[in-house]
Amino acid sequence: MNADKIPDIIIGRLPIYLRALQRLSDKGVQNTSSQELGDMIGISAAQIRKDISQFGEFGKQGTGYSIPFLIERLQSILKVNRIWDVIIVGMGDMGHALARYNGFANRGFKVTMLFDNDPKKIGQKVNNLEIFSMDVLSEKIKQNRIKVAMLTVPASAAQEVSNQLVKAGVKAILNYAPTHLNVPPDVRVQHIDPATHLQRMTYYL
Amino acid sequence: MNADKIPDIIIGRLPIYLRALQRLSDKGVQNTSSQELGDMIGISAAQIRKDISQFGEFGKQGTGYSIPFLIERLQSILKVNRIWDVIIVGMGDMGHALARYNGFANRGFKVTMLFDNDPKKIGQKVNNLEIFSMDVLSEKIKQNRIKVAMLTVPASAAQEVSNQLVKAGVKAILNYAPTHLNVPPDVRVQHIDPATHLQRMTYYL
DNA sequence: AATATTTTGTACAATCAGGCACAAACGGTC
DNA sequence: GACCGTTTGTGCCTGATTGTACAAAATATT
Repeated sequence: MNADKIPDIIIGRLPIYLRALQRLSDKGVQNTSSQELGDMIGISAAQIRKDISQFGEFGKQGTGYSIPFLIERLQSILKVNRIWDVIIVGMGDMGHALARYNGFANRGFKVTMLFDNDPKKIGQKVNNLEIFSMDVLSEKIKQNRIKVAMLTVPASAAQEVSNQLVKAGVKAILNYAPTHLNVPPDVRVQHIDPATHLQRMTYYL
Repeated sequence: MNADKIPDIIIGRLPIYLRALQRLSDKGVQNTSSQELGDMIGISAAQIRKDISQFGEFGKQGTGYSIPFLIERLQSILKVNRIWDVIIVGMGDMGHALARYNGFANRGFKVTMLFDNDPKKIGQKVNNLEIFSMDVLSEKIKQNRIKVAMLTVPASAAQEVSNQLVKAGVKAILNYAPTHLNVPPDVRVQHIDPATHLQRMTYYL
């Protein structure tokens, strides 16, 4: 085990491995190899072995990896061997879609609260969750010790809302607004911007 | 100019630069420096200068970069100085949200067709666009020479639909299904999976 | 039991990416 | 016109990342 300082680029691949392993597990497969896993997800076998070996010797020569065991290890490393309560701020179309998404369930997350500043939306329910006013955002975050938020407000409001989230104690923000967020170093941000992702591909067309 | 072989990691940053520049431009700013831009988006000034200089000498010592000029150059490099017709396959909540998203307009893309295999959805309109049957997917893609698609079908169907897209001529796929897609080397894929993005952050909590 | 096959974990090598620092160029001021 | 402050583009260096190859370990086969 070499837990001192794992590069972020390796951490970023672990969820990919985990997703593929869960897929294999769902199909009833019990064992796999770095070769098979690599073929599945388009990553070299050596890279997978090296990444995994950063955290311990989880495989066995000759037979590869036990899928249930490796899943358990990766979940534990990524801290998704528990359920994180997640909030959604901004109940436009994207917020709605995420609130109704059922893909979080077995991956360590549960959407527990929704927020918007539109009086017409406040009090309504989406997927059995009430939409709260932004006025109670900070209070609710602190009360429920929320650490993870998805931000689906317009770009013009994103930085200000982000500041509120951080001030209330949120440490991980999944940002759907097409703008950069300025946050303190102890807060993590991941950006999802379809136009940016598309532009990254058109270069090659 | 050194166009031989630009690393993908640099291409990936250009849309970020472009987005920030357009934001400045919208505020009426005419000039900027690598320093200012870097502070905005959390990237070192040296990196920005080096990335941009891969494509030519767009700046001027002492004064920095002309924003309209740099925007024009980046759009041209990324081939978004035109409008790409984009289709959405899979009209669940995410497909709906993307169909109604108005953030593509000035960034080089326009959603022009929607597809689903649910007879109840076929023929309905979303954002003034009719939902077509999957039966006509290939035909419509070829007819309209579609190169870019957003894939918002369930994971279980993603690979098969992806095959259809590729066979019909699509070269860039924005994949919202939580699964890896196997495509030929001349097809680009970008993955958007909220659970994966979240798991990448929980490690640090 | 001996041999062949598979597969891991890692040492080493090679490549890639990012930061530093500075000459050169530009605009403004005196 | 000389000087000053600013900012680019780039050469060099360092550190990070990936690929190669192989010993060791496990299983399968004869």
